[in-house]
Amino acid sequence: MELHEPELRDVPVTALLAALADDVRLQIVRALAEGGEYACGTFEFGVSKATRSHHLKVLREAGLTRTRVAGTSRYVRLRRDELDRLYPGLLDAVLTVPTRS
Amino acid sequence: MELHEPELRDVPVTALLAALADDVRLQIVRALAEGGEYACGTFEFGVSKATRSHHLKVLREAGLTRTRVAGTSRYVRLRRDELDRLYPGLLDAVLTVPTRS
DNA sequence: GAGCTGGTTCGACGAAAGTCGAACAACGGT
DNA sequence: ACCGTTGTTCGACTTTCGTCGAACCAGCTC
Repeated sequence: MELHEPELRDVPVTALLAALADDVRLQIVRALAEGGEYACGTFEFGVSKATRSHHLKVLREAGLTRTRVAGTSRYVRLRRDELDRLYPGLLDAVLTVPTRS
Repeated sequence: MELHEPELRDVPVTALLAALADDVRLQIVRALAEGGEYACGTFEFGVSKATRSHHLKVLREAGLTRTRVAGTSRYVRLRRDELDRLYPGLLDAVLTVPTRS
């Protein structure tokens, strides 16, 4: 299993944004932002296994997440510090639900 | 001509991100971030008139730009202050070209 | 009015993206 | 060895998106 997780600076910004520009993936990112690691199966957002796997792959290849393999499970976590360093404010802006005043 | 420019808080974040997740549109936004208003025709990024018009529409309907009609021309500007208020850091993060160290 | 100019709208087309079920692979436990 | 659990991969299908040329519309100018 090739887990290729790109260097963040090699990922074009548009790819990053595209990865975030999906409802399911944004939900995943929001969940990941809460805490540390989550097993893939944690994310039940009304999509099939196959689709969930697909979205996690997109996130990983966009440089947003890192995946650790442990036995039969995979644990995913957000590459928050790297992201904050390269794109300060991006994650915070995206994760903050705008105040509906 | 209905210039419908949505309230920024009514635009889902994903729509905003999707609007930014395109090379041509990001170039436009970068250009707009430089200064004030630009006529639509200013943007020559290797796409046809029709395509340019399409992209400007996407940006407008995502709440990213405002358009002023003046005679036969339209002047576009970035809704920067609103964006910064609702999503602080987002534009800066996106506009900043990451240092390739 | 005729003609030009700046933009939009309308199909149409190909490429890409999201979704699913089914098949598969790998590991763990009994 | 078998089975259940976890997750990936493989078509296939549908929808969306970017792109273009052509037609169109609205002002401006002569």
